[in-house]
Amino acid sequence: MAPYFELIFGLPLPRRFTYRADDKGEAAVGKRALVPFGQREMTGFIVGQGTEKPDGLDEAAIKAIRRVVDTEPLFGSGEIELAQWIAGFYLCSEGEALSAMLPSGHRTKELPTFGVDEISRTKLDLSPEQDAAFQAVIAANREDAGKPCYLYGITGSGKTEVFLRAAEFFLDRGQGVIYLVPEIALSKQTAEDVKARFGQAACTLHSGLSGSEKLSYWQKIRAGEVRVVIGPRSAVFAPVVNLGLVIIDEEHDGSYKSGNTPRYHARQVAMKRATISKAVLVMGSATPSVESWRLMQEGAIRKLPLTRRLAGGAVPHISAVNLEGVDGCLSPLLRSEIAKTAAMRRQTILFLNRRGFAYFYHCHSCGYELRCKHCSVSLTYHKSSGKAVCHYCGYKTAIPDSCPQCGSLDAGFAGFGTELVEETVRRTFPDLRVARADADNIADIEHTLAFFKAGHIDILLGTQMVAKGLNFPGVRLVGVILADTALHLPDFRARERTFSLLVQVAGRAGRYFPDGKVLVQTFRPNDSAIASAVRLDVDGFFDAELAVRREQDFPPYSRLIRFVIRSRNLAKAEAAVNKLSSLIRRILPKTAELLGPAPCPIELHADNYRRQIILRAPIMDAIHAAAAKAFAVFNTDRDPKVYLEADVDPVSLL
DNA sequence: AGCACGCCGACT
DNA sequence: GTCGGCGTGCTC
Repeated sequence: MAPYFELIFGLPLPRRFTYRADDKGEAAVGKRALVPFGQREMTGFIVGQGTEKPDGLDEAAIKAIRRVVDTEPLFGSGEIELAQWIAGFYLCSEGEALSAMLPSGHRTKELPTFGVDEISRTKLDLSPEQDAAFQAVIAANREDAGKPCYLYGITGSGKTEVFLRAAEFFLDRGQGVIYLVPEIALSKQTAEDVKARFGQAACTLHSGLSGSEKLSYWQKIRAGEVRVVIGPRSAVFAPVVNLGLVIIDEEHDGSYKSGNTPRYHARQVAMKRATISKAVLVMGSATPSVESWRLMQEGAIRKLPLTRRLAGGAVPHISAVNLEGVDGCLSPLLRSEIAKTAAMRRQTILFLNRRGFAYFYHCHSCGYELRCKHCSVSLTYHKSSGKAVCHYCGYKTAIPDSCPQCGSLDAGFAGFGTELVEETVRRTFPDLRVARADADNIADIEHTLAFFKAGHIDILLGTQMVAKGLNFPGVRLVGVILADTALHLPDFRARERTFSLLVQVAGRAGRYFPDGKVLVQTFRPNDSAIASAVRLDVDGFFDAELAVRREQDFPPYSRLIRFVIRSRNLAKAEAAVNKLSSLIRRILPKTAELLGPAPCPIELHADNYRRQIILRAPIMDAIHAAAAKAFAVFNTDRDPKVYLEADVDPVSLL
């Protein structure tokens, strides 16, 4: 039994700490241990052991492990190596990486379950297209070693069945499978259905499980008792034995990117794990991310198209409604369609986007919109300075008192609020039963949806969360109140997200109500995201979007690292961001550029002032080393009330 | 990240 | 005179 153990903690400390063995001799690499740490007790991870006392450390200064938490190791050398890779790539401490990987103690609130697609519990015959995709996936580790596969196909084209067959194939060979699904209530149900197919060999690591439940699954997975793991992004860390296949369903989904430190992307981690284990990676979506689309074009990802709808559901009639000149949030067309739908005793779903601060400068006469000359994003109204500001580069301009294009005075910052929409709908249709389902009333969302399904509600006002769970046969009309809300966000992925959401809505709509109608209200019917979505023209959208990305030098034509500085003290935040900026400037290679410093689009968050710097280069190597250096230097002597967060490959720049 | 120590302002 | 602000440093 080794006398010394190396521990790390879930803290931003870039060091390991040495402890003496516990008196019971239970300590071992891979277990957690309770140890005295400074003035308090902390649970740390045992990541190493040794017989020699590390030099430069006083024997008297070494404390003993108080108590070992786990009877069996939770992680092994593979997990430690992965944690080191994550720490290095995503710029956090090893301990922060490891604690993100392991099942957490705290439980999250139970998510509502929606009624859902009828996922096949029985094996279906594969269509020739599906069979070709299946064959390609199972051959992927023999032929194109290391090259991921992509099932690109519309909703209803049978991706899930191909995933399940592939999982079954690897399972039969004695290998393990990780099946990633988006972090939405709908996925939980899907996951349960997938579990039904594999029984005891599978488990679902959904967010409703308590810490101890997760822990017990975790040990079963490590022991090889459970070989198929279904779950959201953190399931990519499941210690599956002899990993053969990683599936990423709905690959484009934003929830695969973590919102806290370490801000890892499950797709990136999945690629790393697949490489290490020589496992096959297969993804799928009807609306791939722009990155994946590009990789498919280049041939770095194998595109496996699924073009046919199996059940033959019809594509709904989908059209855009120009809001220019429309008074209020319901266009006459939408209004009359709602009335017509109600007269047919059918139901309507209205989608709202709930971005409170989506205020953009817009001319009601000609449609002009104030944008940054350098970044091609909407400028955001800045209350404090009374200016319009670009949150990428810091460009500022005075707010015009009339439209710069046509001179009209009917121009200014505007946006639709949720309350306005609800009020308008109720006032316009006093006889119809209206209900709202969104994050605010998550508690009774299940009841609301059940009530709606049973036909007791005529108009359901919902957010994106309902968009993905659309399966109400009584619905005839789907109205998107304002499709361009996201387009006004100062974010280069806004078009991508808008397109993807609209296509998903249309795809679902067609699946469940073939005589359905989708009306998309917009100020920008000609924007590529909207126009392509209305035509369901995926290729057209990506062509246009890639052209813009290339022009603006954004991913996939560049890689980004974002630093966010926050402090309750504005002056400190500014001083710190300037210091960081000059530090980086000194070491940044010529091929890279530094954007900012600028205020974050969400400038004030929980009383913290936020400032950002974005590093950009054609390849990650050109910015990563400088970022890592700057991050380390900054953390060695920083003002304690100033916080620095790194985001490698950010998906949102808010 | 916490937590203690340490040195300057308004308060029972 | 003390309570308490937050700047500084440290955690095997």
